[in-house]
Amino acid sequence: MIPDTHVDAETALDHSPAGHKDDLRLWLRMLSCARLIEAEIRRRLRARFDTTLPRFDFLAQLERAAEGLTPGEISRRMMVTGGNVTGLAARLEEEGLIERRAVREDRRAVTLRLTPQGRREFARQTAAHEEWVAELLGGLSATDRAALLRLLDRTRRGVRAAMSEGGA
Amino acid sequence: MIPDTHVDAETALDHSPAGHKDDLRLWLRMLSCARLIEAEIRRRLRARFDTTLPRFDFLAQLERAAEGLTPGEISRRMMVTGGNVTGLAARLEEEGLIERRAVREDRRAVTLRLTPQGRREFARQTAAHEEWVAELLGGLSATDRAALLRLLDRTRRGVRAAMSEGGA
DNA sequence: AGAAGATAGTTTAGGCTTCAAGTTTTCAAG
DNA sequence: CTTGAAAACTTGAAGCCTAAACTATCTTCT
Repeated sequence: MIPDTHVDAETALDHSPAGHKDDLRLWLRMLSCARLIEAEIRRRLRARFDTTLPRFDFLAQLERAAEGLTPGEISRRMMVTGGNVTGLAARLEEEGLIERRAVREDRRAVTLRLTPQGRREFARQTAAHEEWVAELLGGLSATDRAALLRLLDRTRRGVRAAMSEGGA
Repeated sequence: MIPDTHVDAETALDHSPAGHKDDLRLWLRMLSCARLIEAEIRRRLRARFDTTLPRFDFLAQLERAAEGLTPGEISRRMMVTGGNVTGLAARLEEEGLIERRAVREDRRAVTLRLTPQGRREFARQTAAHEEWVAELLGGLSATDRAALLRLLDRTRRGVRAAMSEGGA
């Protein structure tokens, strides 16, 4: 395997106050771990379904909304900008996986929903996706999985707290 | 805060064999956690230094190599394609942060190294970067940090093992 | 030496992403 | 009603990223 940026980086930069270095180490390790998995999933989505992670995420949002969603709502849920949604929607519509429908009570808005073909396609993709993840994470014991889940949740809450303090 | 895709997704999709759902849950949580931190760091790099994470990573590679690196070496270390390095290098050179130098013994190759300005600029950026990470992760106890570090390492090893088995 | 194959780097086409600016429609006051 | 602000969405420019094709150089084998 190719040496990893962030692993290597863990052994650099040590002209720092107190526990700063440990935090950096932790962050770089989390990042490298997440990127490793994400890159593999992207590769497989491309290889087996000729699609991408953003497209997959987009369909996943629609799958869970029987009535369809507006671009604005998708933008909020996926945490991406509106312009991004416009582009993704255009390509997915072009491929016949989603369809646009005018909203009666607001002529600015539109709802996007899965076509039957889109629903079928997503079902295939999500089944494979779930197996891939299980395959990649299968090495962890149930105990480790549970501990990791809890620690990540704690981390996420801490980060959000720090962001809402400092970001004010 | 805006509801998070992957948090929501944790409560969906449950037509699955054995522990698959737990793995998916774990993966989505890790992803959302990493993305949350990464997005904040990108925002700050842009706001305070008018730069990006890929540029920062690129300079970090060069900082640790006194003799400079070839594009190919950077490509391997950053785990990105060669074409990507070409583009990043062009912009960083344009900005005066790095310089190209011909390699005497191989006329195909070139080495990239930091300019004095690049070195100064990176020093400023990396100091801030380290503080940001410490600020964001500061909420975790030393115990949690250590446990997380260990679990992530175990996870990464498991993933690599799974990839070299299945990917053969 | 000369051909074949490998390696270093660039280029090109296309998708993803953001930010900023623009259009259309709605809503809220006056 | 009409005017002005806000909201929904799109567009355009620029950077990031990949895969594939391409150029130039090096290496190896005969």
